[in-house]
Amino acid sequence: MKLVNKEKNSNRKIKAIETKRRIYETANRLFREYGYDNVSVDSIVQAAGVSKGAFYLYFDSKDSLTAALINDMVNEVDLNYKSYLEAFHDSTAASDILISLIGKIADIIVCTIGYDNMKTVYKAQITKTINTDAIMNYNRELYKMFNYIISKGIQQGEFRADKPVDILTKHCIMAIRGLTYEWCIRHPDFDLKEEALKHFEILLTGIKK
Amino acid sequence: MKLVNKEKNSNRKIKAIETKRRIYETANRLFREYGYDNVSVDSIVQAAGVSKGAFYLYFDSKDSLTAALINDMVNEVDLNYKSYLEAFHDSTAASDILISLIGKIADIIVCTIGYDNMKTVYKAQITKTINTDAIMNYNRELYKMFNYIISKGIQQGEFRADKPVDILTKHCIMAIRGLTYEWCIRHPDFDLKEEALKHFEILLTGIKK
DNA sequence: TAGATTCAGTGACCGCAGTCACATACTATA
DNA sequence: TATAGTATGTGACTGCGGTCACTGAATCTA
Repeated sequence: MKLVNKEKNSNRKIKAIETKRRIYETANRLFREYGYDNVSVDSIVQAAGVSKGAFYLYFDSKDSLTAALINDMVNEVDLNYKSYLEAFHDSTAASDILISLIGKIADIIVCTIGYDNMKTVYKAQITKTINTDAIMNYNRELYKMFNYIISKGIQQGEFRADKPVDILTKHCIMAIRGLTYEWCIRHPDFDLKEEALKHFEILLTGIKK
Repeated sequence: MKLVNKEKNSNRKIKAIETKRRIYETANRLFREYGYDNVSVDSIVQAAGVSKGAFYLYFDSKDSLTAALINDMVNEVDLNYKSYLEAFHDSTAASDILISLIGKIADIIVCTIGYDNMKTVYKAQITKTINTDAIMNYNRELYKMFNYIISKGIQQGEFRADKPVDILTKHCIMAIRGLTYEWCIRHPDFDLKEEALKHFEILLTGIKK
């Protein structure tokens, strides 16, 4: 075991972080400007003034870089979710809060994250080319929020109590993912917000009479 | 405009069809043996004894070949769906038929089509690398069947009548796709049949009391 | 301060899906 | 039967994401 003087070692570290940041920023800029598919790793490293090896020193893959990008986007908006929920009165029906949240989520997916990024994540997730921690973390936040609303709904006697909260929550999250996937494959002929609201209206009241 | 003697031309056609068939069969065999990702187009054409150009003469892409494979699988089992439905008595509740069909679909996806193929289709669908006619056709068949069951449910007063049949049908299909996507990304820690049945039980009765 | 060690950074290289200018052989027309 | 035309088939080539043996300089140890 080697004890390293962290102060002395920091010059290297600082330079490394700077390099990673430069790749990240350059990629972000190029993706926004030309779209994910039209930007190659070679063009990123060229624009960033580093070698291809450096890219793969800091990112597992091109998809993984996108995952990092989205993670940062999501971490910003996650706070919004919380404040969004807090804005409701306690007397508001759980189903109304839920529907409202669905609308909010749809807005964030469509406006903040965007089609290109979402598509990349869904593709990467299915081909298992990325570490899905970022997305899983995002899901965890979503999970907590759904869990909270549904628990409230059950407690207040508004929602059915014969199914465990976590089961209902999981299936809601799955429905969101399904809707988002549908949005990705049907784009631009699919209005995510509209369809999501319609879907959850059905999911809340059921198909049966 | 040239009038071509189709009889005389048939030697060429026969040879061409034979070539296409050989590529198709070889790919099918290799995919089954080694898995989609471990079989390159080069290895397929080498094993089939044709050039790469020939491959792309008959298939738009590697994914497109898989789509053709699945299309053929699905066309076989689609008949099963029909006979499956016909086996029910008219007195059977629509929700029972629906749940039963969900189970059947899950079985076909898991056992007949399989994880590898399903993953490829879902990936290809999101990256738009394939002509989705085959899948759309498959969906159309599914659509008809769901439509039939739901219509019956509404007519018999079992299902809600305040939503148009085609809206309910679309959302059911979307739920299936969502569940299948979830199965693909969570594999092997996700039991498609079990989760699909649970999901539709919720979708039928609703989250609200 | 000299030598040893570590680590950010390099770029030629690989395997892959997909393309295209060209070759071949079969068919249609005179 | 000679010739023009066309459908089938070829394989070298491109661009891509990703790898790895190596370099050079900063840092650590004596």
